[in-house]
Amino acid sequence: MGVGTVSRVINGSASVSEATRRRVLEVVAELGYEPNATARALSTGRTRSVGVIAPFFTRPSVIERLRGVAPLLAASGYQLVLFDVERPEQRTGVFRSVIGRVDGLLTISLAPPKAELRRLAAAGIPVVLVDQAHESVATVTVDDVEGGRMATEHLLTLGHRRIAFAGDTVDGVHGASASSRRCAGYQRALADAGVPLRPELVKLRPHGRHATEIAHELFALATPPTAVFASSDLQALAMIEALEALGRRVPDDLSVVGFDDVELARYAGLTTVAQPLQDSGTRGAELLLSALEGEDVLQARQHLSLELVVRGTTAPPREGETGREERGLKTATDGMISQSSPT
Amino acid sequence: MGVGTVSRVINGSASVSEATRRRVLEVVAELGYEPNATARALSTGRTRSVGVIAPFFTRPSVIERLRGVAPLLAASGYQLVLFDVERPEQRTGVFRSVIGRVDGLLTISLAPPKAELRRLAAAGIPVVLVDQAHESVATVTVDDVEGGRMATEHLLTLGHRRIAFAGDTVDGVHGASASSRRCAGYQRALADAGVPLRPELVKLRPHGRHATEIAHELFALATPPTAVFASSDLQALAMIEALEALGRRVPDDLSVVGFDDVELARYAGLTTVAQPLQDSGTRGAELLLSALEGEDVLQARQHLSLELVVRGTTAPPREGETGREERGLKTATDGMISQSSPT
DNA sequence: ATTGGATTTGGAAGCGGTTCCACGAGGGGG
DNA sequence: CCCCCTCGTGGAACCGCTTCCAAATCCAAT
Repeated sequence: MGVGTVSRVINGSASVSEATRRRVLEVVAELGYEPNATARALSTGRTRSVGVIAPFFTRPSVIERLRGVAPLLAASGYQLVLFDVERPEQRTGVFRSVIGRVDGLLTISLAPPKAELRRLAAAGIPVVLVDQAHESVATVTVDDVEGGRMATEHLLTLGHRRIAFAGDTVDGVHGASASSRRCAGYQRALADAGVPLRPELVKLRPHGRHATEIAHELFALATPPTAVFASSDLQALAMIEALEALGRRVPDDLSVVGFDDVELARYAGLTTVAQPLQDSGTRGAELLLSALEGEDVLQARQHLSLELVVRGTTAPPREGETGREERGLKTATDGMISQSSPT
Repeated sequence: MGVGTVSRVINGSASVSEATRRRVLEVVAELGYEPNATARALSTGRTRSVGVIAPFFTRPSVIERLRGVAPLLAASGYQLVLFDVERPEQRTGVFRSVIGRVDGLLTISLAPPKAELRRLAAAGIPVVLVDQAHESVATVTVDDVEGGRMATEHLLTLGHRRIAFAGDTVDGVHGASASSRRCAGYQRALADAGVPLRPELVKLRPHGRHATEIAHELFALATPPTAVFASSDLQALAMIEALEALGRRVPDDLSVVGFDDVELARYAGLTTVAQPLQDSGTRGAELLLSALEGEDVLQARQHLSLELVVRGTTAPPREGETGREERGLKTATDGMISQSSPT
C-alpha cells in the first residue's frame, strides 16, 4: 500500500478500487490513524480555518457578533481561530502573522492598513470587514453617524440642550472608530437643532470602564449636562453605575443613551440605539464563505439598519433645567478648543 | 546565504556573526519576508497555539472564563484557537482533530473520554479541565454539589418548602454535568431539612432557553412551587422572563435562585450562587502554560470557592403558602420515579 | 608560515502529508 | 494471440521551515 493510495482513500478521491479502499480503511481504524492537519496544510496550502480578528473579543458586542459567525463556520467545516488584539501596536503584526495560518479573515471593528490588505490579497486570503467601512474589501456596516444622530435627536426631542458625549479615544492608526463616527452624528444632530456644541461636554477615554472619571468631570462643571450619549452600551452602563455611586439618579438627574443594544442593555433597561450585532456576524461569515468558494465579493457592501430603543434611562430634563443654555449665552462655537470663551 | 543561516537569524539563534545577521535582516525587511507558520509548525512540532474546547463558547459563563484565559495566552505568545462543540457527537471528534493543531488544550465544562485523553497524552499535549473534575488530569473546579445545597438551603431558610429545580438535561456521554451535580446538592439540602423530594418539581431541559416550557409545567401543577433553583443564571433569567410573561411576579409569586453570577445577573438583580468564572480561566491558563513549559501539573486540583449572593429575586413565600407540604403528607420519597404515591 | 581550535556558514535530511507521473495489470478488439 | 487503452497503484518530488553535520573560515599561538 503506497502512501499515495492511502492519501487517496482518506481524501475520498476516486480511482481507488473498492477492495483496497476497504483494506486501507480497516488499517486506519485499527491503527487509529489521524492525518496531521499541519502537514496537510503545508502540502495543500489550505488550512481549513478562518481567522477572526477583533480588539477585545470578550466585549459583549463582539461576542454577539461572534454568535452569528460561529454556527456558519462550524457548519462549513472551518476552524475558528481567534486573534485578540489588545494593544494598537499588535495590529499590523496580527494581519501579517495571520498569513499562512488561515484561509480567510474576518475582522471586527478594525480596518487593516492598506499594505497588509495588499499582502493578504497577494496570499489569496479573502477578507471581510464587519463594523468598519472600507473601499476595497467586502464590508458589513451600520450607519454610525446616523445612529449617533438618532440618539442625540431623541435627547433633544425630550427637551435636553446640554447633552454630553462619552466616547472612546480614537487610537488612531487605521480609519475612524465607530465611536468617532457616532460623535459626528452627535454633532450633526446638535447643529441641526441649532444647539451649540460645547467641547467641554465631549469626553473621550480609552476603551474600557473609565466612565467614573467622566461622570466626575461632568458634574464638576459649573453647569453639568442633563443628558449623556455614550458611544457604547458598556460606556453607558458604566456611566450609570458611576452616577449611582455619585448619588445621582438616572434618568431623573441625568438621561443616558447607549449604543449597540447588547443583551445587558435589555436587563439594565437602557435606552439605546440597537444594531443587529448577531446578524452582522452572520452576514460577514456568509460573505467570507462565499469568497472562500471562489466567489468575488470584493464589491459587497452590506448595510444593516439601526433602531432607537427607548427604555428607562431617558426622560425629559427636570423643570428649570429644561431651558436652553443658561441665560442665553451664545459664546461657544463649533471650534475645538474654544474653552476660553467667557462663561 | 544559506537557508540555515537565515533560519538562525530569524530565530535569534546564537552563532551568527553580527555582519551576516545585519545583512539577512536587511534583505528580510526589503522583501517583506514573513516565515510560514505552518511549515514552521510541521518542522518543529510546535504550533504555538493552544486550543480551547467549550460547548457553546458564546454563553456568558464561558465568555467570562475566557476573559481570564485570553490575556495570559496573549502575553505568552500563544495563539488562541477556539473549538466550538455544539452537538454531542462532535465531542470525540474534536479531541481527535485537535491533535497536531495545538500544543496544549483547555477544555471548559467537558470531560474528554479516556481514550482521547490517552491519545492526547501520547501526542504530548497537556490538557487542563476547567469546570469538570477528572482523576488523571489537571482541573480547576468548584464544588457544584455544595453550591446547589447553598442555593436550596437559602430558599429553605426563607421558609420555602415546595422548591423546584430547573436544570439541563444530562446529555450523558462523558461525566456528570455541572447541572446534575447542582441537582445533587439540591436533593441533599432537601434531605437535610427533612423536606421530601418531589420528582414533579425537578425539570430538565436541553441547554438553552427552554424555561418557558418549564414555567408552564410548574404552574400547571395542582400546587405549584413557591421557589425555583435554576442550575444556571441563564436558565434563571429565562425563567423570570417566562414568569413575567405568565403574569407571575418575582419574587412575590415565586422566588428564583440562579448559579454562576454572570454579569447579567448583577443587572437583573438575580439572587445566585457566585463562582469565580474569570479566575477559573486564569487558573486554567496558568496551569496549562506551566505544563507547556514542561512542568508536571497532572496532579493539580484547584478548587475555587462559591458564595451565595442574595439580591432581589428571592423572598419568603407568601402568607398561607409558607407552610410545609399541603396538609402534612409524608409520601414522596427520595426515589426517582415515586410519582405513583398517593396524593 | 603552520597548526589547531573555535566560530560561522552552507546545505542535506526530515517533518507528514498531497499530487503528479510512470508503470503494471487487466480487458476488449482486431 | 497480440496490441492498445484504461484503470489502479506505487513512490518521488515538493510544500517551507528547522536542525544537524560537515566544511569553510578565522584567529591566535607556536
